[in-house]
Amino acid sequence: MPRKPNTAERRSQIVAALLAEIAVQGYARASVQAIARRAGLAPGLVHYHFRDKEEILLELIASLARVARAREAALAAAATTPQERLQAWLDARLASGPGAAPDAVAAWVMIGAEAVRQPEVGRAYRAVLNEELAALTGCLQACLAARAKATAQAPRLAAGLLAFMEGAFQLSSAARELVPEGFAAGMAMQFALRCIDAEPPAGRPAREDAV
Amino acid sequence: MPRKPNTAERRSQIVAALLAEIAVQGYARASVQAIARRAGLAPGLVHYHFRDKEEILLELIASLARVARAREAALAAAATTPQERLQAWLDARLASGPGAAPDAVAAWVMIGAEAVRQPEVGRAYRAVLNEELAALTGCLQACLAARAKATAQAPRLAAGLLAFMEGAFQLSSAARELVPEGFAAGMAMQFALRCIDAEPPAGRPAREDAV
Amino acid sequence: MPRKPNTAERRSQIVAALLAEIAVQGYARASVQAIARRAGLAPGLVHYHFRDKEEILLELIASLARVARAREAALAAAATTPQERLQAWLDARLASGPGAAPDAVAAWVMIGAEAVRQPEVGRAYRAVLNEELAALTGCLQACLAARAKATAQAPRLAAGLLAFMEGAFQLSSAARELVPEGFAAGMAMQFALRCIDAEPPAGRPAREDAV
Amino acid sequence: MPRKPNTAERRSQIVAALLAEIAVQGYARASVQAIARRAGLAPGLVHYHFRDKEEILLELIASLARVARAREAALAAAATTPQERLQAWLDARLASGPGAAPDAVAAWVMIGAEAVRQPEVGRAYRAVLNEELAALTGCLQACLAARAKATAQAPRLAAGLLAFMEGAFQLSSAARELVPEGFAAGMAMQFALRCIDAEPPAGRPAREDAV
DNA sequence: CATGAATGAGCTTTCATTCAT
DNA sequence: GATGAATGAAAGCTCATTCAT
Repeated sequence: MPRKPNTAERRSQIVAALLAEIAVQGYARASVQAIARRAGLAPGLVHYHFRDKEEILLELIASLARVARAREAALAAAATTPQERLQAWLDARLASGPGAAPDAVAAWVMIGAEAVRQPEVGRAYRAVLNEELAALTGCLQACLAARAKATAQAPRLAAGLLAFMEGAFQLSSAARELVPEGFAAGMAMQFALRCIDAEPPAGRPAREDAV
Repeated sequence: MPRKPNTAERRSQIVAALLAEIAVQGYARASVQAIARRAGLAPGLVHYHFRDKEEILLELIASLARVARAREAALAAAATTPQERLQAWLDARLASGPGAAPDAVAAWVMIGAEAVRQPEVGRAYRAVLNEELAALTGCLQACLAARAKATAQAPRLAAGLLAFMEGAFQLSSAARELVPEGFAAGMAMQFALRCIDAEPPAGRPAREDAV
Repeated sequence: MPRKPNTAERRSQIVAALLAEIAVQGYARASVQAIARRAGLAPGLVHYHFRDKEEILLELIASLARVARAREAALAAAATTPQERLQAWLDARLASGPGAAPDAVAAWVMIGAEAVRQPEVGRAYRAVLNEELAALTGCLQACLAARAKATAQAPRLAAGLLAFMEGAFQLSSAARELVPEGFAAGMAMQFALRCIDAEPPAGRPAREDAV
Repeated sequence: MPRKPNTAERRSQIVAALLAEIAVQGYARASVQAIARRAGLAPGLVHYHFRDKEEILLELIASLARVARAREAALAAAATTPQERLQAWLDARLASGPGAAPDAVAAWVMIGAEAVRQPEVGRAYRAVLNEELAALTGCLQACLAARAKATAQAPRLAAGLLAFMEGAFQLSSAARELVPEGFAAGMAMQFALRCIDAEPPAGRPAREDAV
């Protein structure tokens, strides 16, 4: 008389609990007991559904990436121009307002720190960032192309925006009062447009740009 | 015939050991024992010179801020124009090459994560960032003024560059291979110059800028 | 098929072990390790069942109070007159012979010392003494009333007997050979009866008694 | 060039500091460092003047006994009758008002607890109590003799009063609000007088007293 | 005599993980 | 699937005592 499996549900409960714990405690101090308590489960159950604590973290990383992509997809639905698509991409990650998830942002900051230490976590973290980078590069290339500009600098600019994004997460988690409320999305767009506009037309080398 | 105090020396030994440990382990896992071992001291001695682990961290934060300012002072010595001064400020934090301290960068990332959790650490972290912000704003205002541009956007731009800086630290610690080697200082300068050049002349409102 | 909870049993095991340790070591030196060892448990288990050491102590205080009341109930079962009830009350606490628990007495002395230091312990300690005082006052009032004497002095006399009781515990723990073997119960009764007999009949003021 | 020895002064400084610490912390938690700090001395100096912590405690015990005897001597100076001398003895230990030293009382309670544990402390503690008992017995015998009563019960009564005294110390340290303010000296005298008055004249056996 | 750094054992507490039920 | 007790290895911190100066 097999009961119907609920592993998927349990796993996401646990991942959500880790998200909440990690956002305020950091990973090292997010104890399995606390995760279980927050998820409303018995402690032992956590290790039934996950091999160890790291595995929960890895799933959380994947989950956060999925959420960001989903928010972007929603925002991008109405976009028609490359610039609108870029805007959607940035807003999905950086805009305040509905859909913003401060806990997720704080958790991501903690994950970034943990990525330095745990090789497996580092791999997962970089895999996510790599996809972000690729997508962002694509957006930027489209914008540049739409303006008949050279696209060679797109990867570099994407890396710059990614760094800005990570730093904005950091500041919004740990130093919210130091930066203007909700400035991140606008600032990112500003950086992007300024650099795009300054790019020379396609076909010509971009020598003087090597700042 | 009292033994002569050596607390200052011991304290900096211990702070240096915490820096090294935190860079690879994070704060929570940088055990006092490991710190002592790395500093070549008996475990108990750490708590003779510091009330608790947090106090070491607070001193480390202050110490890192001092180091950054010192590096900047050295670089800024030869600067004559506002733009060179800005360059010195950014290079002191972001340039690779001599004076770059990957351990310090990684430690700072860990501190940023810890700042979310420990209120006292958060305060110290924000105090440092606040000073950075003020100094950077000053550099930007000088650059804008030198070009006869409105300076109103300087604080916002400074916040943007600070976020980029923090994010660049993060990426260089946890995802070095995703970003071009040593691109951070150049990218920051590019963001800054593009935005500065795009500012309208002083005296005219900057309406269309509210990106 | 959950394992059935045994917390109640474990907790009383641990409390009993603390009683034994505290009686010879005092609270500060009754280490959790030693408690666990004496209870035959793994060290970590103590903190699974109790938040911290203080919580064990608080439960021990409650437990000792329960034991005293139980012994008294047994002795008072056969009592018919108020004086016999008083005797039962005093014997339950002070008599040597069967039911006497030197360890509990020594533990209570240590608890009294600890009550000076730990506010929460002080509260629990005073709560128990307060109940003792109320019960004893009741016994004394009944005795006085049975002899048609004024009962106004009952609270004061009860406080005096309570002090004697605490002191007798102290001496029997730390200076047994200085006091006659098993004299405490008799001495307390003697104090009580002498004072009761000396009280003036009810209805008349007891002025000359204000010693 | 020998400096003039100040050992005696230093020792009493240290003893006084232990008194203050022990009164609020208990002996086990009165750290040598804290004692030194309170005495305004360097930590190492404590072990120059005392072999170890226990030795300080032993001297404190002796010191407290001396203080009690000194206060008694002052009060007894004006006493002419045995009863006045008894009063002086009890007041010296139990009266509130000038000369009362709550810290000393609390310290004595802590010492009583420690006496259970440390054999050497126990010996010193009992030695003091033994002298107290002898002196008190003497007072009581004198009172009884002055009234032409049998003195055989004096030791027993003295033990009872001593127990009351120790218990009054305990209550005044840990449960001050449970007992009437400043009732101890009066209560002790009341116990004493009631029992003295109830004693039969000398020369006749005291059978009915075997309560 | 005096200083204060140094030592290392021992303390309470936390926690990932295991496992009997 | 689920429970919650159990384990034992750390962790941070305290402290009596020693000792070079």
